[in-house]
Amino acid sequence: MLDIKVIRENPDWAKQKLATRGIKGQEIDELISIDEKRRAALSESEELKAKRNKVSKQIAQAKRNKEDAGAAIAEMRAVGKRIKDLDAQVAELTDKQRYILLRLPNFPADSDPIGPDDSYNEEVRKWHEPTKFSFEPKAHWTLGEDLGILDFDTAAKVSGARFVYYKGAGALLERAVYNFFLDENTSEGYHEVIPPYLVNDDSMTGTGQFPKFTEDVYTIVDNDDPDKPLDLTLIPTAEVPLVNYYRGKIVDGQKLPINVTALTPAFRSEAGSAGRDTRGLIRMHQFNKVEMVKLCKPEDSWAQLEELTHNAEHLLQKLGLPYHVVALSTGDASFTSAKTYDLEVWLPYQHKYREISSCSNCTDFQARRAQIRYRDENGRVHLVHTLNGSGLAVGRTVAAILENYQNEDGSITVPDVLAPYMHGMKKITKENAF
RNA sequence: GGAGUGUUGUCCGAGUGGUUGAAGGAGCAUGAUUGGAAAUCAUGUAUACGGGGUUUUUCCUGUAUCGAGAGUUCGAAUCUCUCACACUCCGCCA
Repeated sequence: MLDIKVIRENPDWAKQKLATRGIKGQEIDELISIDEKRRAALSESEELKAKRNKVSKQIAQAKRNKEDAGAAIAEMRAVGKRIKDLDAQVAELTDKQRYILLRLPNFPADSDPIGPDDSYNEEVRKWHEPTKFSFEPKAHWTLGEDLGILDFDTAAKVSGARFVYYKGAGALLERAVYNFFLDENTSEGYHEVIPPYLVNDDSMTGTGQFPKFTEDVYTIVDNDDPDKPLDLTLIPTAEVPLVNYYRGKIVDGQKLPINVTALTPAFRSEAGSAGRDTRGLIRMHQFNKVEMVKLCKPEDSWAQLEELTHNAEHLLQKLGLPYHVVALSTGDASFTSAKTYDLEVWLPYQHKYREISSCSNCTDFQARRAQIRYRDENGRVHLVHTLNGSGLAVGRTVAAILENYQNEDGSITVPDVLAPYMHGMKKITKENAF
């Protein structure tokens, strides 16, 4: 959520910033007008309340002295009515203001490429050239199915489209990858957490998924009363329970930055994406992801974003997977983000880079919604800045390993760093199938 | 699922309609004392929003907040209703 004070004091700047994210100026004008009306009503109500408090004390005093307070009581009865009236106005205006504020995206950083969509994204750096093959590389789903380590057909029968069974060496590979990620992240100072996979609406609102993006997630309903959703949603990312852990808290400033990491499944309904990436592991309704979250002081967040991005990059480097880093344009970055670097890994069959991690500085946008604050050395309270990044999407990493490490005979060479996690298995072949 | 109890400031804990933003204690901060420390003493110790002053910081003032929301009242932490959560016991269960 944006700070109404910032918008109030710099309306033109706010409009210009949000215009790069597709927000119209009228919306901001409306917001400012509501804010003015709200403060006017609030001021009047508070003045009357001050009067009422004062007179009420006099009434109490009069009663103690056994004096008559009838006139004052009658007067305050009228004042009370007017206060109730004004408070109703304030409440209505506050709701309206909140309605708009909850749906406005974060201000983009000055360094963001400006543009409406991903064609305006800018490559920041590239690591290694795309993998070269002396043969025609196959798609990871072909490799996986031929090796008997991925089974999409049976998953379709059991669950539906966009689900998968990992089997045998495939399951082992998935497990090896996420254990490797968790070990790397914890050695970089991230604290490991296993959070709930179902969260309530307040949490979804706190990290910015709600109220705008209810379409993208799975919410639980009561079978006996299907019209009434329970206040529980399957997490679309571990970011939600990780950040909301701190919702409503004031943390000691000396403990910042706080780094946490978690492996969780992520559940996404992906409405509107029908037809895209219909095959393979790239776009699933359920996928494993290791997430990294940072809470820090505002002045540190830009340095922390670089660190977070490098943490994620090192994972790809150790796996030997070619990738590049892309700065997202103002129109492509996520709702909560001020600046986002996407890590895109090379997928030989598609012959292009595909997102495998998204590292964002959300500045105080989530912290304001979730009321996450810290106390500085002087005892003063401020909002923290929050950052999140995948480290990394596990399924997509497996896809990238299958495609980049494939051999002409369809076997997969296991990346060296994963060997200890694969019980020494050097190669995945058909003999590993069941 | 059934029955009961409870939810007050950083923590513990008092408080059943009127100088209660909230007793008391602990903790913490600053100062005094000390060679230093402990002990002791003194002072201070919430957040949000509005207004004013300053605009680096400090400050003044009003309002609200005692799980959340609504109601009764001139006035509610205190009375009424709804909801959420926690704990205890019983039942069921991986």
